Amino acid sequence: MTTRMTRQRAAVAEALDEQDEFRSAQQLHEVLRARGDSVGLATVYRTLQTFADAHEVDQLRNADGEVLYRRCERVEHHHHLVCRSCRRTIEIDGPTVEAWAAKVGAAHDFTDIDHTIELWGTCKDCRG
Amino acid sequence: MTTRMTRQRAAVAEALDEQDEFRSAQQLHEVLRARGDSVGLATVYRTLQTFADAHEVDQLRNADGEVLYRRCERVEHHHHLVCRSCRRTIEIDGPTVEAWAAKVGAAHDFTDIDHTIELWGTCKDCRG
DNA sequence: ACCAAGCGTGAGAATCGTTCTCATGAATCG
DNA sequence: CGATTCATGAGAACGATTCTCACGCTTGGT
Ligand SMILES: [Mn+2]
Ligand SMILES: [Mn+2]
Ligand SMILES: [Zn+2]
Ligand SMILES: [Zn+2]
Repeated sequence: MTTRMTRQRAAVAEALDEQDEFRSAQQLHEVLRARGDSVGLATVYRTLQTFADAHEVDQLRNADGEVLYRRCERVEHHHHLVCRSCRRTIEIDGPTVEAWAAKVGAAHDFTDIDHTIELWGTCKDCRG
Repeated sequence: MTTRMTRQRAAVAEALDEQDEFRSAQQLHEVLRARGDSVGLATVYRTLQTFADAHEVDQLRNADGEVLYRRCERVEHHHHLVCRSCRRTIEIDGPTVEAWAAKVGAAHDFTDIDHTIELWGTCKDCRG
């Protein structure tokens, strides 16, 4: 029920804050190892999941199905435009698609509508 | 280079046509086994991937990360509204979001924009 | 119809991201 | 300062998907 503050959770949160791009659990585990914070891989997975459940980090899947995490600037609901190669991320505010998604769901008598909306592309720097 | 017609591919295509909902490779493998068509699991995976590459079937991931396949009515690009519990699927035509996705990508100088847009909900029949 | 060439198949091994197990460690609270 | 109980971590287990490779079948030409 209660969430305890541990060295490990603080370390994961801090490593996460240093990242600009979406990162996988394994990548973050490596970041932690490199900076000297010893945190078990299982703990990294658990902690990220906990953060995600608390909406403290955003979560998405890349084309390979790997789960990526990122602490975003804005707390409110939003979407992402992510560079396929460097994962540079732009936070997108999409009132247009929000309305569209809700309307479509209602029109077909579906409830508890949830939407997965992510944009992938190649950023300027990653273009030859 | 050339694609050969085999008993297995015909069987997978046929099983796929009988389905109304999105199905995983393993589910389709089971469907094939049940109807007496013996097709190896690896072949089912390969065949579905081949069909997807040829845009003959649509492909998406559920919340657990499993890949689901479905032969849709419309051949043109579209999206889906899928029931989380029974996977009943509605094909969605989204000119609104198409334009939105393209505009957002261009605005941030990203190219080769690709979008993942799927809606999940609970259909009427699956509501208590 | 016959044959050679090479793509397709399948059983099982291998991958790999993620989760589980469970004994041990550490936050929390009175 | 305990007692309680959640958190941790090393390694095992899982599960979806892919890979391996010997053998079979489709195909295109003769
Ligand atoms: Mn949204
Ligand atoms: Mn679209
Ligand atoms: Zn980039
Ligand atoms: Zn349903």
